[in-house]
Amino acid sequence: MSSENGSGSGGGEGAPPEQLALIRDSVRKAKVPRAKPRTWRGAALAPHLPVARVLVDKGVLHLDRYFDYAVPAELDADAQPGVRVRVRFGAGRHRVRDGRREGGGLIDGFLVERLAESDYSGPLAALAQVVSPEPVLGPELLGLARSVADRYAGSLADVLQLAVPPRNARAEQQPSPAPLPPPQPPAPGSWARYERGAAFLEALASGAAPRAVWNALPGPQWSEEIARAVAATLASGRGALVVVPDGRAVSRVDAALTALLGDGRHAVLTADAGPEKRYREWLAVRRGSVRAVVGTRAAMFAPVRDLGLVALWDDGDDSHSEPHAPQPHAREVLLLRAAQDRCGFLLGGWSCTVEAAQLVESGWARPIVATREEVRTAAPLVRTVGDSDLARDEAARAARLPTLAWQVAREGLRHGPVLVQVPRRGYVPRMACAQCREPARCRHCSGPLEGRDGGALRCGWCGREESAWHCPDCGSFRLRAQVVGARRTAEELGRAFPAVPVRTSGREHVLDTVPGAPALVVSTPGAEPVAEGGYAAALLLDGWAMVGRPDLRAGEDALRRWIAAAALVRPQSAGGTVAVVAEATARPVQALVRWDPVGHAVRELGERAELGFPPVSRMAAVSAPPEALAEFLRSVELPPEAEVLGPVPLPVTAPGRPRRTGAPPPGEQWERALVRVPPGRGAALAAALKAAQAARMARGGGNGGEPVWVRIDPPDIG
DNA sequence: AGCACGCCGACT
DNA sequence: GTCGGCGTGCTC
Repeated sequence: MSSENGSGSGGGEGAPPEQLALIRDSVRKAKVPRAKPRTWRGAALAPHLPVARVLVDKGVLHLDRYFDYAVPAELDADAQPGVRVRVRFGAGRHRVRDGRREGGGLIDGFLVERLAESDYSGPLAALAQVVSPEPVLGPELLGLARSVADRYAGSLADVLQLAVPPRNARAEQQPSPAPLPPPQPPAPGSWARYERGAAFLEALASGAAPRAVWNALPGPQWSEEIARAVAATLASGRGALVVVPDGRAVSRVDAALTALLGDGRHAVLTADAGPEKRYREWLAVRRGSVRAVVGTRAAMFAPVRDLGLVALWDDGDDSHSEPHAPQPHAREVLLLRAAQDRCGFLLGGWSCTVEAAQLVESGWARPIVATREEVRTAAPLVRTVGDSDLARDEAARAARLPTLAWQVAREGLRHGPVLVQVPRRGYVPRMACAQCREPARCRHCSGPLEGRDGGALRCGWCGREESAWHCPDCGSFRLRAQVVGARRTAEELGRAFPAVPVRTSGREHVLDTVPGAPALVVSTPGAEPVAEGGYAAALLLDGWAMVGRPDLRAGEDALRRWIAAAALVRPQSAGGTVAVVAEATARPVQALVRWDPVGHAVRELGERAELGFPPVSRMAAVSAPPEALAEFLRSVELPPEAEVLGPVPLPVTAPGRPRRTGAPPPGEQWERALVRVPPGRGAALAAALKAAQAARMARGGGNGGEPVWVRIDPPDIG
């Protein structure tokens, strides 16, 4: 992987020219290059290492460096590297009152290092306070945060905000329990189903650092398999970290770890535990009393001691992408950790992302796959069905069920629960042309037209009514519901199968498990409950809507969601059947039928390489009002290989809609440019964008000027 | 972001 | 003279 240089304060070598000029200037001004710490009224200093290097906790990019403070004698003992401190920070001449320097406000920071002398020429202000003697920021975590900040053109302080939970005094006062001794290495268990599975566990248990991309067989064993990998790592005397997409997956791995290792050897880090509990668990990890961690994306930074394994489940799930600046992805953070800590790496899922395929292709990781024989034994039978041939049965017709789907459901319901996956939630359907399926758009603002029960068409953005719609593409006058929400699908299916209970699982109401009795379980992707004994069948409806999204990842995403549902169905040998309503010739549909997500990802990867798309090349998105964007692009000193695509106008945010970071404020016309660099130049691209952004902010572009959003690895490239 | 410094015009 | 407009630059 690309190794980024993480030189601590305000980098020297490799800095762009204008930064070097700044550095030269400040050196010229510095008359005393290495000053003994002087404070304003010579308060008593710590006798040894009287200088504290502090990371000031402000996310602003041009402050992304360390500041030196004097350590007063009375704080000497507590002011150790890694502790939280408070310092005065502010511009201008400070007033001196009672022999203490004041001015600026008190702000939080982390003490990074104690030094004998400072390379700052002016007089040092003193540390105002050591918040607590608990060292929370060790050198490994600091190094990781530095790498992540560099990788994502963000500031160290922003990353630390994600990595170190807020302090909680009560949690800090409680001592953490004594660590348990390492367990015995586990038996391979169901890892034996994979060609290199047992060898992977043995390598971990022996203290080695194997790296693998693991295509998991369908079914519920994955959590136990992850637990065994953790146990093997613990047996070697090292720690392990597991990151999964959501709370339900955390509970599964948690249960598997408890079953294998008992209590007390692992911690659970999730966002929905309260702040005190969360900090207590985090501290137990940081203090070394717990050696293994499972959690959701925030756990990717968990300060596990002597890390032997990082594991990530289902990296295609977009909840692995952190929404807060600088929006790092758990997979990339764990890759940086594996490189930095030289630890084992396990990237697993039922499906396979293009990024995972690339790790194998580049030789960085080795594949762990089952034989075709094992796949055939574990996977359900998949049948495709076009949606033109609607069932003759009246009720099934109303529910938009093609004949084959209806038959699969009816047959499945004789043996157990049947899962019905519908692409999107919500009751109000979006409308599309019945003939060519072009989405129906408002002729005034291009917003989506929505149908109300029996009422007129209405624009979802501007609210105007549309009474005489016809398709601008093919001229048809007929509309159909583009996607029907889970609730309405449930109602329609309830009428089609009157004797069968219907349950729904979606965003607001996620079911964890359902019993093995016959029932229809309607679910949106990602919310599928696990059925006891597996589903007898699954229907994957409205497949065309999943495949047809105008997104680079549409195919991969559709396949991942279908496989996630189909993996909960009984194997073919036990009668498990999946009917997918989609064009049978589409590539992801064929990959589902053959149950070959890895082959699909490899082919996608080849295409991305040809087209120069990520992850083969690296991209960044810059979005801003047109003039600000043009100005930014003029000022940024991109690496010579960089290629700027666009700018193109961004869709206007609809009034009253939630605005995502980097999206224009409602009603404003912004533009977006994509910047692309070839493999290996990602670090240079990030550094250039960061420098330009920092220069902008220092010039006051932050307050008076227009905002400019920079995002590395933008998730939504048309 | 704040906040102080300083350079320049207007006013008691 | 000196008050205060805001443009500019720095924060250990």
